[in-house]
Amino acid sequence: METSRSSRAPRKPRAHNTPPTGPGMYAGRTGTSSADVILRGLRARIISTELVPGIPISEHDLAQAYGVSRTPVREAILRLSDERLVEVAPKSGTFVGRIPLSALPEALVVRQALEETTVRAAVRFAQEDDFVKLENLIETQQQAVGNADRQALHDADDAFHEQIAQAGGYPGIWELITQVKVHIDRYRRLAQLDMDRLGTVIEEHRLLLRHMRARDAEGAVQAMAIHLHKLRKDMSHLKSIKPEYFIHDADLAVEFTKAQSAVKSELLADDPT
Amino acid sequence: METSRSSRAPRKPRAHNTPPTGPGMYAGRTGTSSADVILRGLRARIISTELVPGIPISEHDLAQAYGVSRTPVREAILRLSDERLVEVAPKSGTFVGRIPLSALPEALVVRQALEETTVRAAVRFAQEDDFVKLENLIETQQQAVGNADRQALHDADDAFHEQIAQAGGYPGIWELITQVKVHIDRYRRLAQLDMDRLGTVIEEHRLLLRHMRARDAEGAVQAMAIHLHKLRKDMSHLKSIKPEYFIHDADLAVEFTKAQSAVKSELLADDPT
DNA sequence: TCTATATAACTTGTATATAAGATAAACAAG
DNA sequence: CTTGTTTATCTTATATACAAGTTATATAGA
Repeated sequence: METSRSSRAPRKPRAHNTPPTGPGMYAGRTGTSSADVILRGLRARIISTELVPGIPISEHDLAQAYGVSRTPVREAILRLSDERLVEVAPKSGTFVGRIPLSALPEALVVRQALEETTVRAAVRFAQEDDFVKLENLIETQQQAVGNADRQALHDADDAFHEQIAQAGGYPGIWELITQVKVHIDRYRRLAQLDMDRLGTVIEEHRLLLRHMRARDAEGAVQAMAIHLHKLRKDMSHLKSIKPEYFIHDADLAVEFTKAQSAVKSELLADDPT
Repeated sequence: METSRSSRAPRKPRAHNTPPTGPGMYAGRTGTSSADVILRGLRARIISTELVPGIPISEHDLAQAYGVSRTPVREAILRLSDERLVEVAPKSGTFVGRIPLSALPEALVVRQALEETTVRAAVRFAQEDDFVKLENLIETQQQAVGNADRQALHDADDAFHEQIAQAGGYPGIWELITQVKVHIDRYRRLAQLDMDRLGTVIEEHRLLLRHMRARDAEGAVQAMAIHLHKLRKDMSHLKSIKPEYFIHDADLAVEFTKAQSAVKSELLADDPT
């Protein structure tokens, strides 16, 4: 009589042809690995400008800080470099990504094009509860201004635009917009706009919501255009905070000037002020 | 007298406060590392559907195939998972990303919004040499249809749209579009549209170019809308190639139906056929 | 004092080893 | 035949070790 172990017949190697996940279930990033946690943490610290553009960061130090090895830290950093939130100099060092100046005008144009789309859809499909949520967000913004709480205002502003995309049935478009506007947000934070300027966005939101409620697509689109145009003006008249925070990649220089003029003529044209 | 080595005083640790790169020079991915090469290679093979959605890939096998260790392979795979081109099941396996059905309608809407923007800019800013390039690309497309060369036609089609973005001064927007339309392209390749249907795009391009030359913004925008609307129709009437190629994430299901109806009413409205 | 140069110490890139979890084949019981 | 359980072997996740390149600094010489 042999042991159960030795009596076992030799096993065929397993195939693992299994489909990735069960039906209807999304497989992507589960978000529980060290690398994912570090990725989110670093991204947040960079976007909030707690980590200022251009400062060196080292995989080793981060690993020690997070209490892990270099491997997951490195994985997070590589993924951040795809978003241009960090710059990796091959055998030299890694740095918090500088703001790519040439990408800013295009980001604004993209945002405007996409938000025009979401607003138009929202005018068609928004339900009463969508309007209520938007009203509540405006209320939240009002309080944030009262408390001079920049962070809260910024968050509520984002939530307002996101809710419009949701109401229109295009939540994925908002995701894309957040991706595109990352560097714009960093710029604005560094610029530290004064509070009462920031407060005026609330009136713009109110106007926008009024048009949406009235199912006035063109009016809503124009209100959105004005709203985003102000953002543009903020950015243009706030010159050079610190030059070392920015990078001006050469191959996009042509685009920069062309887009700049495009922006100018296009938006000053329908500027109602 | 001591040796030059031992006579050296103890050295202060270096600071490395250097700014990332020289002025005006972009630091990002140099593209020479193994990980970068593998990233590009894998992405190309997935987009070309040489690697079909859902099949398992293993870091070990890929490492062996590329003649490197698992580390750079893994780095490439993680970055691809951000684009949803691969799906990683945490301790189980890695698979070529299935096409996220729920993202397709939104991708089409985004593309339309962005290309409307680039076309409008191109009508304003395009120079004669831009028009010449566009004409040449149409010629290339004509030849590709003659040779029944799907790949060549697809490439020339992309180049045509990219050139419009270039002419408008927004090359970055085309980059964003390529990012967004990845899964659309995969779907179309799998669908294997018939060649004479593909040939009709050329007439649409000709019409578009004619409007651009005439500096007729609204006409050009409408021509682009028609052009992209046909793409949409291709996608909608080609039902279910193989169900295992697709994934339908649950949390986006609401958006899917809403967007679907939005698309339908919006585009059939100004459909000129 | 200034400039050129060598070099140690710092960086990231890659390879390998180990840990930990998931899965399908084999087996047992009904 | 069906169902539940075990377990070898597969997978990815992380840690560690090493290789290759870069840069600030100390030193030597003008």
